Amino acid sequence: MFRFPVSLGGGPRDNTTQSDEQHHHRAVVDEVDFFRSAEKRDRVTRDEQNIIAADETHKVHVKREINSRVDDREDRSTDHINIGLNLLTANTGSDESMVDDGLSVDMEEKRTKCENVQLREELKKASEDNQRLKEMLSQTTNNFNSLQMQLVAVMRQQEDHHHLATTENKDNAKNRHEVPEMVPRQFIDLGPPSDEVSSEERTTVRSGSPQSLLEKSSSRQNGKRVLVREESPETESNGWRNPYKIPKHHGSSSNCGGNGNGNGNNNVIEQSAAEATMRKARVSVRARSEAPMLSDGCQWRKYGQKMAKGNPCPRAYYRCTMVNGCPVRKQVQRCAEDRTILITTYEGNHNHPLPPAAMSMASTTTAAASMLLSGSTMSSQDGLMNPTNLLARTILPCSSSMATISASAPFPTITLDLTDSSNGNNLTNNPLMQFSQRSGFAELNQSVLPHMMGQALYYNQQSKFSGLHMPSQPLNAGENVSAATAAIASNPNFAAALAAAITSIINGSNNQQNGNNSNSNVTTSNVDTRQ
DNA sequence: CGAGTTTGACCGGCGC
DNA sequence: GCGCCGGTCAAACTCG
Repeated sequence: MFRFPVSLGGGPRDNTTQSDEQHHHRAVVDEVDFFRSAEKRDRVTRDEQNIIAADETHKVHVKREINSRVDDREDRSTDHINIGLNLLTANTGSDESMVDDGLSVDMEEKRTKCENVQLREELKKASEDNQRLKEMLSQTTNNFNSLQMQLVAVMRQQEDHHHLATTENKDNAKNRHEVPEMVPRQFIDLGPPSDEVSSEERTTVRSGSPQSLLEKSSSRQNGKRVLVREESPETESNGWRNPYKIPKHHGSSSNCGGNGNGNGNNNVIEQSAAEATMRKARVSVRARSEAPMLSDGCQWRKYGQKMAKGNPCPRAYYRCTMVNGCPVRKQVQRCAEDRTILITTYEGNHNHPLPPAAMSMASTTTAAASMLLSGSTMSSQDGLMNPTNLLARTILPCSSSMATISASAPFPTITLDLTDSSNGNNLTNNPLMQFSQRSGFAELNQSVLPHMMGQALYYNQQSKFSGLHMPSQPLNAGENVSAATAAIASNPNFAAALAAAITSIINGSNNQQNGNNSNSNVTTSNVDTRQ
């Protein structure tokens, strides 16, 4: 993307070819926006100082370009993208001497060659540094991903252990063996489906969600758990048939009150309720897009369309088809007030590996669902309602006032509004968005949106930079990454957002004790007290 | 011909 | 009990 105006060709040249080459230098320089404005300014300010003969003008033009960069570095230090090449200091002295001292043409040629050699060396060095940095970035990303997966695995093991402890007293050894087979793929499981789950079960259970499998297996184990399964919104035939059951039953009946069914069973029921809530937790994304659907990296199949009340635009229903039985579904609808706004609501978590392009969106929805789950399992409002909780703290440093936790919806829903430019110019200030705008991607929202949301949560994910491109456009690991990195790094908002996010995460445990923080723009309210 | 989409029917929850 | 509504199903249809 950014071509450096220096010929990489080496070796001595005669005067004529060198002259041509330097003409070529000029051509290259003129093509690059990077120096164009500097050149124009330089011409204006230095025309009267140009004492070089007309026939030699082209020979010193490169020097003037370089010289202009010396001045430009001062003028445009904030505008420039630091490409990491320290080419200026090495040439400054020769530039001045060549322009001001009026040295012979031979000396100028030698100095020019010397400059070329130096530039080539430094360019080579910079390329090596760039390569090394990219390797470091890749390694860091891999480490982060592995650590993240380990963390999820540990958390799930603890959860499973707790779940097992509560059911051990009632289940026999066989049942204890079956439960952990089914439980681990309930939520936040991006790994492959367990082989223990027979294909028969996968096909029998219509939606094939792990939750269904858990409940199905549980129904065979314990009569009381049949009750749990039956009160779960996810039936054997269709896990999405009765979305209102859990909030209604668990909120009003003995299931949630801790009476009647015994402690151990209550734990199971509470956990089941939490699991159902987790699955029902929704992440709604508002974004401006002319496209009919956000390209979030997943494969979706439309299974229905309805006219929603109060909205002339139909609501489309999609389910994930990347793996047969994936419970994730989404609804796509245009905003009635502004039809350029596309509202995409995600439900559930994928039970299969995701492509990099889909990781950020899935991670975001998973994180949001996890947050809602953790909040819903707390007796007080501190968990979910406190804006200092995980999602708010992680998303908001760079997207304050974009997230809304809604209580009006039948399910706990967090809405990420990326359409309102008045909210601190979140969109336009976002470095990724800026880069996309610069890059001219027409559907920038589609490509950037998931990564914006995942920016704080999963900043180091490999899919990060791929989000700067359309999913259909594979990442050019070379110049595109460099350009993206440069574009992002050049934006001071990026540093501020990153610092805020890191600080927020690091200080998360401390800040959780605080009632308010700067991110209180999150609109929170009581989420579905029926839970 | 298989995969995806369309669309009317169906189901269950909710409010009156 | 009835109607409304959101969500889903599944046959028909379209498309590559």
